[in-house]
Amino acid sequence: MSTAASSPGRPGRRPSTSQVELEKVAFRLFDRDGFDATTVDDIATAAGIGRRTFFRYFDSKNDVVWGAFTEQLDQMRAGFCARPDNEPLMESLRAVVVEFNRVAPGETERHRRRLELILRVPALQAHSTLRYADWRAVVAEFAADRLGEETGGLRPQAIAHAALGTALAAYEHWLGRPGSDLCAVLDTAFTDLARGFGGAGEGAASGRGADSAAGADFGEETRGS
Amino acid sequence: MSTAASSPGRPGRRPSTSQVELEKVAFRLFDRDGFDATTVDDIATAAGIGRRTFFRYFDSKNDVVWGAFTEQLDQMRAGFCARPDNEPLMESLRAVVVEFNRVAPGETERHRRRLELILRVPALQAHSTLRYADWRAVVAEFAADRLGEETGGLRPQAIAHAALGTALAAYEHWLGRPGSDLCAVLDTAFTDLARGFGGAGEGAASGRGADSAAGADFGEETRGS
DNA sequence: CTTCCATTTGACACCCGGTGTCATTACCGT
DNA sequence: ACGGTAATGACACCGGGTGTCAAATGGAAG
Repeated sequence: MSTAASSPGRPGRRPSTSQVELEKVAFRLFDRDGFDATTVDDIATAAGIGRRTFFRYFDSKNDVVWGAFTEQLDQMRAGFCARPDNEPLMESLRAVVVEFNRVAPGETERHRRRLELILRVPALQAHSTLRYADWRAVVAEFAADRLGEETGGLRPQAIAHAALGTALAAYEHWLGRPGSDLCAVLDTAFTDLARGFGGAGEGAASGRGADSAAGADFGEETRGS
Repeated sequence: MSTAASSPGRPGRRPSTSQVELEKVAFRLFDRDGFDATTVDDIATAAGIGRRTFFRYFDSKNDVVWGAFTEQLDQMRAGFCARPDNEPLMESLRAVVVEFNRVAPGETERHRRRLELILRVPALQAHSTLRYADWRAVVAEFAADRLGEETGGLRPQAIAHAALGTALAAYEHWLGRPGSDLCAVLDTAFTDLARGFGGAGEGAASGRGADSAAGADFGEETRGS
């Protein structure tokens, strides 16, 4: 996995392209024709490579969308390690997930289109589950460590699953509201999660960052259905 | 959708089989050869119908596994309606989800095999996301109603996503422990969720049904990885 | 019984994603 | 120039899914 650029002094023919290059080509086509209408042949042809070669750069057409996801997970793992041990679990979780999703200002449009594909194209929605498993594993590992339980135990796994769900809801919310701040939405959602969604103490404002974050973009729904 | 058995006095040729019959045939093959190794042709042949006809009974090979899921969702919706209005949201949620998963004693093995397929076969894991969306919609609708917010709002959606995640974690936990009680596991997990996973008041036992439920099957992990 | 209509069926042809195989091509160091 | 190494792409194949259309089936009307 992961093609080293081209170590100097490496024997053999050099790759005729790269994952990133291929990704660019593909995204251009996805933008133009949509994900489903773009065939692997289209991408390969546009990139000037053979169909078979495409599948040496990506395991599947779906995987094109995910870019350097695996590497980013390492970052997230590192983020967890960096949190102080005495910080409440759910607060560390919130902080890391929010930070994990902070992208450079110029990159947010790119991030948006990526998320849009993943969350809106059924084929990618489905496939994403497989990728999310890795994300969850990172969270579960952290939670298990903090709780002193097994990674595979119910609580760590439930936390990981619930965290993922919460993040997905935030993503969707953000996508539906151009101009909104993803980090703020995530912060709100994870604060809610840590509170059990009002389960214990619905009341007014015992909130910490939640209120300010909420203020950032809590307009009413614009959609129907 | 949903083939009426055979309304008396309905013109036209009668179906040569039914979804349930097809499902039985398919499950037998899945058990014997595994999901991936079983082709649609295999199922069709075993059922004595044409390949094309199979796809008139199911939208996809994946859908075979889901049985009467849509109908069950109606039950769940009804379950939500039956809860008293003054009950805390997350408590209603827990109660309904637990009840939703209570199956007749004789059916639990069948339920188990179904869940095993959905949660363990990658192709089905992926596909399941699409089905879960309906489940989430039911939960979100209920949550929105209780909160007086839009169904598409962040909180209802986050709750729905988190609830789904929690349920999945419970399913997996249950699957990994033959003999354990699914409802008890679900109860525990949802109680935890409503508490924000210890986010507010980690302490000992402020729990209600949680402790008894937990006692039912909280052995330590047996798996590695 | 025949005719008409509604409906299901299945054969056939396609498309597309994904994989195994293998000769070919390109590049390295010698 | 040579040999090893790695990427490439043509080819064939599998399997899921779809559009099309003629044929089969059965109820109801004549």
